Amino acid sequence: MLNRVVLIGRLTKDPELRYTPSGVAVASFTLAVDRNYKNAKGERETDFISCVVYRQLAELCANYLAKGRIAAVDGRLQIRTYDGQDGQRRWVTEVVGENVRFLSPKDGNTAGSGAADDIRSFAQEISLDDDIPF
Amino acid sequence: MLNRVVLIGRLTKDPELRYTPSGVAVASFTLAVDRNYKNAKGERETDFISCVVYRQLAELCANYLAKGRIAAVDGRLQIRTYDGQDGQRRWVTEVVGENVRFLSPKDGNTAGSGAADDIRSFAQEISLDDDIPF
Amino acid sequence: MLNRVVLIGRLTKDPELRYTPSGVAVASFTLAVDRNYKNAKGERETDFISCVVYRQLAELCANYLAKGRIAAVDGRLQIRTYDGQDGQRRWVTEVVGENVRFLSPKDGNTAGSGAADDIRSFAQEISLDDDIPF
Amino acid sequence: MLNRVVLIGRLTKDPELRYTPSGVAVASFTLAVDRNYKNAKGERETDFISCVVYRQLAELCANYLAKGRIAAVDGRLQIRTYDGQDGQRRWVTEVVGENVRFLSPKDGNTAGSGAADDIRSFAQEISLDDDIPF
DNA sequence: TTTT
DNA sequence: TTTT
Repeated sequence: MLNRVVLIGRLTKDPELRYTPSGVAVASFTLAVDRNYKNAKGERETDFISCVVYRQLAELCANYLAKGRIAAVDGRLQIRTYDGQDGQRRWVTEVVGENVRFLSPKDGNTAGSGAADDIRSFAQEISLDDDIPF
Repeated sequence: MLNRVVLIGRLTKDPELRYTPSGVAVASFTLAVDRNYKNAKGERETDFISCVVYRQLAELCANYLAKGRIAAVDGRLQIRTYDGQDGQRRWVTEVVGENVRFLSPKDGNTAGSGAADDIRSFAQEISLDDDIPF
Repeated sequence: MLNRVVLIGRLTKDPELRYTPSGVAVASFTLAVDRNYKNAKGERETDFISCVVYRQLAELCANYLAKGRIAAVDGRLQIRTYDGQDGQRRWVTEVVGENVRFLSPKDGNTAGSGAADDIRSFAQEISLDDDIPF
Repeated sequence: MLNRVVLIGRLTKDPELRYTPSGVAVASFTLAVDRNYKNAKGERETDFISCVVYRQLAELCANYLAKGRIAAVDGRLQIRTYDGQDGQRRWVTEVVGENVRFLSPKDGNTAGSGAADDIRSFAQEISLDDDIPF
């Protein structure tokens, strides 16, 4: 009835881009999201959260996101079901991103990147709902 | 780094209350959350999302929530790891509730309930941060 | 860049429905949202938050919401500017609702309502994105 | 009853830090948050949203945030009332931040900043709930 | 200007 | 009263 998720984290790998049989672009990636408290051993744990985006947003993510970059994902939680190789039905929870913000400088994960360039591209925005005056 | 979830849905069963070895109350339940769009067949699907709450909030949920009731859960996404009976490591995603609102009349899931009573208890609030002037 | 708000509260009045010169429906209402902590005097204060919705959602809200009903609003914060009667520019902050859930039984604010009817209409859903398989 | 806001934007000025009579630190700042759609003239408008944080978080924000930096604020909407210089009561809406993430490199708003240093400090986290194993 |  |  209402289902809203907002995450900020770092990509664990480059996004994977594929297409459905009907031609819809689908990008998937995992965000490493540090917890904001420490566990009993004084360590800060991290949740690795699966995200998936569709259509134009998928292609933008495939182009602009990469391993180590920081992204904000605004979307909803969804459960997908599949049958394991052992014939057992299993469930996957993933965040379907409806808006994604790129929060890393272009070469943020690379040593020796050019700072000026970084700054210009910083926090570049993408969105599917451009040009829809509301 | 930032991890926020808000859900409104209906409990699929009564909450299960248990205690950790160190005595912390833990309540778990599943919310049925209808998607707000229809699939290719014109049907509205539902996500069944696992939620868990701790401490005093766990006990309040165990007391006030029940199968069929509507609740709003505000919290964060967390991944828990466990070893399956086949020796395989598996992952469970659940929403750790930090605030829960009870949105059903007391007997909302029962036919023939008393409306007056319903109305009085409607949308009763619970929260762990009571009495903490901010 | 990212702007998300989720509220659950009670309408302080019936929604007001009007139309822009170009014919777009606009409904506005105020939600009374209790804080989840008590102030220094042990009282729970309430925030009165202005909400506005457009188009079909405006008409649905005008039809289904009313003073005293509970609603969940998912949307974004927006600042509107206007010139006061004293010639001073002023700012209004409001929540632009993108999804609204009706969380009150149909006659939830009326004594002697019919419980059965309530239950059927309970938590009725509206949304603009119906029929848009994603 | 439920009140959640998440924003990502850019500080319009350095935060202002002050203390209440009882000694509680209070930092306030405005976030410039671009809308993710264009208006009728094809321009992307910006909302300027007031934020306020308390206690230790206030001091951290005063130290680590500055004009032009990007921050994510997770909190709740609150209405504050005050009497204008003309004797009229007025209302201010602000976001009370409960978690803040610093999303800018240390010298992200300055030309010629050192990229290596930036990268190390990138997306530094602060939070009030550190060391509270949950 | 507020709701239960 | 606004940021890039």
